[in-house]
Amino acid sequence: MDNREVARILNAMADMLEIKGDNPFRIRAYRRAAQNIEGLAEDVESLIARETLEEIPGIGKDLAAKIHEIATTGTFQEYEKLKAQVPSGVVELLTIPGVGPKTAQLFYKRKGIDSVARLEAAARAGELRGLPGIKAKTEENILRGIEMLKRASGRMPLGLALPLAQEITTRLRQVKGVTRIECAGSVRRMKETVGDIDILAVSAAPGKVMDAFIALPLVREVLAHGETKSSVMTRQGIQVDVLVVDPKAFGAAWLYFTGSKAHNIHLRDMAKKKGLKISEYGVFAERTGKRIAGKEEEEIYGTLGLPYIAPELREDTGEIEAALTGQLPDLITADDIRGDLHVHSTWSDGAHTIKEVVEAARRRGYRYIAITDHSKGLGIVRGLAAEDLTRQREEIDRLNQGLRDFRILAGIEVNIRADGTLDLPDGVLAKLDCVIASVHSAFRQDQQTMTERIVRAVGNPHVHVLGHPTGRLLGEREPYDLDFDRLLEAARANGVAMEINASPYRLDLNDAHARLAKEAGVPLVINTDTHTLAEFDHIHLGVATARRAWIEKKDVLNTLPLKQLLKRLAR
DNA sequence: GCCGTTTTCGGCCCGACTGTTTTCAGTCG
Repeated sequence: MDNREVARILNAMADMLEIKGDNPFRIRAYRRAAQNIEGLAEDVESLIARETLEEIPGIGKDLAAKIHEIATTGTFQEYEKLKAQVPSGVVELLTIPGVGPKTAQLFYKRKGIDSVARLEAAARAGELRGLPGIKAKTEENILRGIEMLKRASGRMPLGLALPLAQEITTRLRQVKGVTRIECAGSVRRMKETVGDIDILAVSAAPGKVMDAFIALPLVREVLAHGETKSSVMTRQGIQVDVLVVDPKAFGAAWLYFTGSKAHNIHLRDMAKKKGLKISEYGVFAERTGKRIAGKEEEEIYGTLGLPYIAPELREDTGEIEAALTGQLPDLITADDIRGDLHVHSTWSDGAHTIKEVVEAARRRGYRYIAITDHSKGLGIVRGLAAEDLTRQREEIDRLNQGLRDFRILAGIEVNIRADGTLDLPDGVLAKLDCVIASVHSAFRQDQQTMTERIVRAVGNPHVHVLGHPTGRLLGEREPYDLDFDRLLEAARANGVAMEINASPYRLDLNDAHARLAKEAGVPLVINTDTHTLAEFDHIHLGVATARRAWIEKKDVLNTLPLKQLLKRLAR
């Protein structure tokens, strides 16, 4: 059973409990459990096998039993019982922005509305007004919410949201009176997908910022327009909130709007136990109401006896505990990257010559790159055969002779065939500086076949790196069905590194898998898989993923100086 | 339903915005 399916059922349970008006803390417990299960890199099945479910924060005896039941039967009794009472269409009403459990329950109880379609019809016909608290305006809002729902495209990949957020901050920074503007939310935490964009500003004239914001050309619809807080829907289909805050409280607001929610709740809980209260306005002494901190995030962590915690870590997955004991990782930064080990050129499907990509890499301050074009077996691109590699090697040698303080490594991205053998003979691979092995075909093999296939490839003595190890494409293709633990074991045993592929459509390994790889002692490389020069910039997305995985400079091979890297690759 | 260097029972984060109110409930983040 897929972790996401377990999480879906727990969330659905929470939805139904909400509609029924059940204990809010019980509902929160289900949601927290769902979230933590979803963020797990490991399958719940294996946790059940090891009887370690209850080690997940927020999962106690009861929930562990229910999760066990879900994993074995696909559902659990209490959930089925509740499903008979609350029609799924009523639960679906909750997906409409502005419609919560109370409203959904009201419509169902009083009007028998049990689907979005029926609600839409009722709102159009003006049949909702007259219900307690409902008038024409609410009907309008419901219709608007349904429209938004129809257009909603779900979460946006970070690679798209980040430039959008940067564009908005850049434009608002020019508004008169703005002295500071920063991105918050999951964009700042560099989560791989983003539900909305949160931006925080300091300004002497908040009204001007609000007006400028809602007038931006990328705004499709204004959802809220207050004195200091406004929300819009953009043409790209993502919601953006902008907030103007008091400079004295900027740190508190930034912390609050950066989240994650779970991180904030944990901090507030800690504060409460110290007789403090944290809100987006600062840290206050509970008894006197006096403000103790608020200007900078560091101060706020300080009041709790904590060092600063990087946004990428703020998921309540152990970072607060680590901070308390001085065990926070010294996270890798983009400046630590000395070269890119996964680069395509015109020799296969890249858009630029080796000379051109080398120049671009040097402009970035890199000291080396590996040219890793595709091997020939890959039907969809012009892959290289052994004799092509010989000629390519000659070109690389020639270019290297003219370079100082920079080295082009001769490499290949060799296909892992369906049976786990590689596309090129060992004798050819042996001559190369950097061999990346990747799966590009037969994605749907069953778990055992796929695992054995990749383990076999990793066992080839000439392979240095496993490229985009799980094969997922964000929002497009599921990861391969893979026993990741076994793969990590094989990688460690053979000294093969795992790639964090920084392509915005891949981010593979993802944060959770990369963290497991680190914990298993498997080295990592962060590569862009560049096909066009602009893609070199994606390295920051890969570094962000690594940071979310608690990865340090020493965990990543392409932070090494050239000599040490070559030594490491030569093994 | 979880959880415990203030508790194994009684707590559980905090505030803005909206639309409906005439003091507030619901929703959202």
